[in-house]
Amino acid sequence: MTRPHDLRRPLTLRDVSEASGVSEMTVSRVLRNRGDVSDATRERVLKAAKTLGYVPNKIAGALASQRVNLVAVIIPSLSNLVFPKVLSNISDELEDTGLQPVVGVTNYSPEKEEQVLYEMLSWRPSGVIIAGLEHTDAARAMLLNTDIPVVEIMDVDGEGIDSVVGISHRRAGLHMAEAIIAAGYRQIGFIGTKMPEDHRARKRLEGFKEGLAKAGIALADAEFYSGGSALAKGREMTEALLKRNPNLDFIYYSNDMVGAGGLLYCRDHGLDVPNQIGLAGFNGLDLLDGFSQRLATMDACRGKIGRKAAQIVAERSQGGQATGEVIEMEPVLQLGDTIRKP
Amino acid sequence: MTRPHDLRRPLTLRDVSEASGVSEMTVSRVLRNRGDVSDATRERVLKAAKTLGYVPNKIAGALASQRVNLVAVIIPSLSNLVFPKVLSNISDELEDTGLQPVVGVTNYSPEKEEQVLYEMLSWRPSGVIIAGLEHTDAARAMLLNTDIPVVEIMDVDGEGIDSVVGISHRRAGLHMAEAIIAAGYRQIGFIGTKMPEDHRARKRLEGFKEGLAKAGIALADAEFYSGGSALAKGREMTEALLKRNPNLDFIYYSNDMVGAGGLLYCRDHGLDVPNQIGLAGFNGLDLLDGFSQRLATMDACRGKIGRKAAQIVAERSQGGQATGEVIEMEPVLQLGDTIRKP
DNA sequence: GCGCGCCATGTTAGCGGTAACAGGGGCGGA
DNA sequence: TCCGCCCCTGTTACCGCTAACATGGCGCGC
Repeated sequence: MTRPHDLRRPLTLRDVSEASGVSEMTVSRVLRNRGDVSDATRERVLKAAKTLGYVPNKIAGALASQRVNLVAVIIPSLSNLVFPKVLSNISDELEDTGLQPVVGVTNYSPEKEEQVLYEMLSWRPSGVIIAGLEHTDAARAMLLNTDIPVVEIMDVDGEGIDSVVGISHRRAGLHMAEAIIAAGYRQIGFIGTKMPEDHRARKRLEGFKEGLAKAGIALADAEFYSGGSALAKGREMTEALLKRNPNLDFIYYSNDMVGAGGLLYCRDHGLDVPNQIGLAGFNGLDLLDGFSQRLATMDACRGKIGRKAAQIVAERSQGGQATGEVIEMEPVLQLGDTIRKP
Repeated sequence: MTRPHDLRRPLTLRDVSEASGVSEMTVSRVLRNRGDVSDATRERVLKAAKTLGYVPNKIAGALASQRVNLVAVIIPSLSNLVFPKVLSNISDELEDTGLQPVVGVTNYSPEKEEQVLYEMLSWRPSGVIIAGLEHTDAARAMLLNTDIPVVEIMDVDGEGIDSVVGISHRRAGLHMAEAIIAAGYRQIGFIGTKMPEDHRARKRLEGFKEGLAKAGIALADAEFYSGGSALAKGREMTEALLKRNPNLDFIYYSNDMVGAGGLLYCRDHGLDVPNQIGLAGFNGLDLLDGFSQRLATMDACRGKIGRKAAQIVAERSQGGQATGEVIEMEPVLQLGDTIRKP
């Protein structure tokens, strides 16, 4: 293909309109499939646009029409595996709505979140999907101050700004504790990340402790790590915990990846899982499906959460008026092979 | 915080200018830190903006200034682990340049890629970073037709449009073949994905076969899978391959994740890795660091590629004129514990 | 005391589209 | 034959911000 337009000036509607002999308005109508245009004109315009290699300028279009087909999606991390899953579901759900997700990553930093949010709002998106309920005051203010739909996802333990779609991590931890106790384990340890800003992991641990307390049990020991490969950390921390506390009969991990590391450690050291020691993680990562033993876990409903959040934004941006819904999903406990059956 | 502005009309520069008693231009200058403004005025404006909860409209700003601080990053997938890594490096590198990455995902579909590219170009970004060298004709045309920097990443085996940063997957496969043969393996199988659009995996396999051929060896057997959890697929396919062809002494996997599945299978079935059978993958995923045996692999330089691509875009958008560079990284073979040492 | 220059601020004219309304021509019904 | 309506196309006035230039006031040197 040649490059027909080589003047310094970038292509505009006017170029297409001159090339096809109609007004800019008509070209605009053709390119957006809006309003009545005769077939002959339409074809002529399309041909001219294609020949020139014209790409519409959405910046100008958005300014004029006060409409932006973008949805801001703000998440803590992409290397976590849980967020890409949410994201792809959002993306799929938005596919036919004319809306498009734009991702911002905060690295679990509230300040970064505020900054990313500011940046995104300045593009006037049609909606915001943001992970978690904890934000800086300024971020909350921005979200309250805007009149586009806001959906906070993943977590329902707390007060939302507008709509909320997620699970109760507190209760997820609590239920896991109950299941573990029901299976007869009593010396229970915990391994998780040190990140103070991972509120969902924190809530799970709190709920977990609460569940133990209800049965009159306290957490026997805990290890917190930060950085590094989760799998390797799971292995290391498990070793450290078991060396320090050889009579542990269960370890609860803050996510499946560390849990898998722990599982590998136990197998390598001939520990009988789940009889000698039980293990459980969190998330239901299908990534781990190939392991010899399936780790006990709890599905975080990541896919469903993404879809629902996208639906809410899509409906609202089409004029739907429902506002401030809170939708709680029910995570399902999967015992797998690492909790002994009663 | 209250919500002081509750008229139906959204906030504009004018609101801030009226609230602070200066012209819109001065407000604009303050908010962008550009031009001389007295400290007193600056403070007054900032206070007014903050009180109102004003968020600038980048759409209007971009239109007026013909400047957009966005870099389009177009990749095939987020669930692959390799792209999030590239992405976070791009993000880090762009951090202090005022540029911001915007991600588009193509799901390995050329048509989707074309569509995503069109959408992104219509926002007039300052640069494009796009995975791979294979695009539809229309996509190539769009990229040729634009005068913003374009960097194609991951792969250097082919002709680039503008700049190219990557590795030669063909040579990566070839070198792996050489290393495997040098270690004395002779009955060599392959397991990979069925995706015809994953050109890089294809090129690795081609190079691999070429390497084998140089030593007078042909691929003994191969399996191709699609969909599902890579780990589980690795396990299944390995079983299938070994059942069909029990005298295989090596399996080369198209990526680390399937390779890890294969490794798990071998360990579970008491196969002596690397003596009885050797294994190798591709990518250097640190995700797998916690395995008992480290899988032989080849680092794809994902981090470095991301950084370099971002650098090129950043420099070019600052006026740098270098154009059409091709930067080839050298992937490093890591023997790990699954290829026997000579 | 006057003019020069400079700092701080204001004015004007778009950026490239689109909403809303304005025509013009052909065709059917009266 | 003439009117009215509908289909198609054009005109006008912004959308919210910024580049570029204009301006006003004040300090300073001679």
